[in-house]
Amino acid sequence: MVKLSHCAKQPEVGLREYKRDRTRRSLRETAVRLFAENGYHATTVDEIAGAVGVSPRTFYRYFPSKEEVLFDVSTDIRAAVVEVLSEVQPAISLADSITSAVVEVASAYDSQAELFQQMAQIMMASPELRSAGLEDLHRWEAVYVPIIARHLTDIPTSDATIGVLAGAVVAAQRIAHDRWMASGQQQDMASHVKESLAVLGPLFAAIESAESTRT
Amino acid sequence: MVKLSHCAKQPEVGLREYKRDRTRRSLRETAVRLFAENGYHATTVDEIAGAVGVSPRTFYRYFPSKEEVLFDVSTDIRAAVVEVLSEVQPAISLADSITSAVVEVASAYDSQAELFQQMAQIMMASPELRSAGLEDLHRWEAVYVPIIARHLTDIPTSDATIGVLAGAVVAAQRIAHDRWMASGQQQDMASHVKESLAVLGPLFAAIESAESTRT
DNA sequence: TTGCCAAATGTCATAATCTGCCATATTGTG
DNA sequence: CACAATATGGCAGATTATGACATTTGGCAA
Repeated sequence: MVKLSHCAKQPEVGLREYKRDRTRRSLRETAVRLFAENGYHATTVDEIAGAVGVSPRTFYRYFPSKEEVLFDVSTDIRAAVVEVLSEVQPAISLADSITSAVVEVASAYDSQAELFQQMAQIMMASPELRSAGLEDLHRWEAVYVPIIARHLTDIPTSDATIGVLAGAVVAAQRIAHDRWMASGQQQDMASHVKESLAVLGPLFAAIESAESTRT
Repeated sequence: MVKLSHCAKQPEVGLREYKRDRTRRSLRETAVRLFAENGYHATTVDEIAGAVGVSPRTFYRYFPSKEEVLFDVSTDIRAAVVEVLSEVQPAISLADSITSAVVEVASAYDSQAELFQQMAQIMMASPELRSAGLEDLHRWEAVYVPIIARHLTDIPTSDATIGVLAGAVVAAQRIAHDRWMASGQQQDMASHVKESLAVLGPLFAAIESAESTRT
């Protein structure tokens, strides 16, 4: 399982990093709360900074743009999932590897379902955030590519194949995310992801059979 | 084949629409040219408007944002491709339908390779435009969904399946686009697209076999 | 042609995002 | 304590984007 608050920073070295983490977390939590309450456009950076108690200039020292503050937690989750996946990589099938990875992501969503539903509603209310959310989702591709590549080292596979597979996985993840958002968390994100990934089952099967038939 | 300049506006009704089309085209062509020459950031909306000879306020009456002007031609191509595809829909296989559709898109790119290479370089030079380009590319999904759905009316298929398939096709299109950009148009976009779509071949085959085995 | 109406455009004012620069305050260290 | 490094605040400025109002231009009928 992915743990966010605990495994991130082992060496609590000094007061500086502690304050910095605290300010960053406070900024992004306040931002999401204000976005949910008053809308993304109606909330200014000055208001966020003022509510936290820092200067507007400081906000832009933590986040490169107003949009990025909304997806900051997503970056944390990605780092945590990467760490979990890098620990041990059992010699299971390609489909199982991908499925376990994406289910790990979905579990992270489910563990903070309330927050992510809030984020989803903010994104849906502001069409311009759809683009940013799409980009954020596509950052997962870089996580899946090495997983896929590791399974295809035995057969001569072009980079295009790996890219298309990773892109298809992200597409399945996005569909699952959309449906999870629309269904109002009546169902776990994990089950939605499994359902979407099942569509790609024949694809992985064909790849693996091509791999196994290689003498 | 897709024709952009000719089949768009049959009724040359009046001087108003003529001027309007002319201004719009002039704005987007000037914008792309200035972006390519001086960079996206270094080019201001005032400069674009000034070069065309209109007010900066007029620019925002044609395009909702500075980003959109870069993808305006893409919207035209999408409309043209949709029109071509809606004419006749032969009863070919799902894989062939999708392939022909995406190849049609690729042909539109190849017919204006210079322009799209320019656009690609502008996008690659400005990371923030990657997000906008990704969103623009994903608008094709709405074009592919009905094509896929039409082939799956006979079997009980969830909307998730259609969405994942369309998303996978867009992913293949994106990989092909990336590789076409990187290769410097030494190869047709159409061949890149065919290569990427071939990866999804087993997926379509599985779907179609499931359809055919239904008694 | 003349005159009216609607559409297109220009001008001005304004809010908000984002950046560069410098001064100040806080933290870590010898 | 003294000094260096880092974090923050304040401020001016450029740029994007929008609303309100006036002006011009094209379409259409008397």
